[in-house]
Amino acid sequence: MKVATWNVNSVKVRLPLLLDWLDAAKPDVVCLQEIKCLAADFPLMELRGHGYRAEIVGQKSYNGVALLSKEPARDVITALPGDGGDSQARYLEASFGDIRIATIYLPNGNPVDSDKYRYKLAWLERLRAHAVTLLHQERPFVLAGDYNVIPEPEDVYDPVAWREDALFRTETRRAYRGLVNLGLTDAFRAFHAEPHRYSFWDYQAGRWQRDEGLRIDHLLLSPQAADRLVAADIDKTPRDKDKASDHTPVWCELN
DNA sequence: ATGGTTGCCTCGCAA
Repeated sequence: MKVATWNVNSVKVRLPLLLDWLDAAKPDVVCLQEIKCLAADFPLMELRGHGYRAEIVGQKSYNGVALLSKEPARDVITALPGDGGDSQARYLEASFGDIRIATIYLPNGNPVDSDKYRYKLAWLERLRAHAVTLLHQERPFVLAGDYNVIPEPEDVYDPVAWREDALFRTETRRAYRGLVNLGLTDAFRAFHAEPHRYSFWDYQAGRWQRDEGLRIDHLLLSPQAADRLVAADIDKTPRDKDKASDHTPVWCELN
């Protein structure tokens, strides 16, 4: 089963690129983030024409996540547990075959002296607590999405410039390690040790042309999923097209 | 070099 994650930065604007990429890459499940629309406005018919169903958690203008799949989703949950008052569309989880898959859009958190940053850290802690619950089930799962976390200095083009940013500062990376160190596997790093491999390049200042990016889109696997991991990579091809998202897909294959 | 870009039912905000 091929599982991918892609922050599309508006599913409406990105639909032609998304359909082209689905036809070429043929993933079984795709975790989308920043669809930036209500569920009612999601392009279901067009995706159906290319063989994909969708589960959607939408929101007007901002955020929004979806799970695209060839086979129907089962046992869908539409929010990250732990805060009933959180109305932002950032989490969706379902089962496909015997694998549990979540699409995650973690808060950006800038600026760091704001409620946005406190919300980011609280969200990371809720995700860690939920991962503990999932791990107790001892089943394969994949938590995939835009984590808005740069795990290590080698995952950013200029670690000094990003030192105090909400995506990289010590407190953020410590919280992220608290999640990974429960026993999860970063699918990309299981196959690629080389530094400076990125999944996001800012639209501004020619970052893509200079290959000055960030690796912030991750697939974190439970031990039972990691045992079945046979391949993973970043697919840079959609980032080079006209009307590209600022993120590019990351994927893994489980046998 | 405090620049620059994209998407949102906008006239600023989020990324």
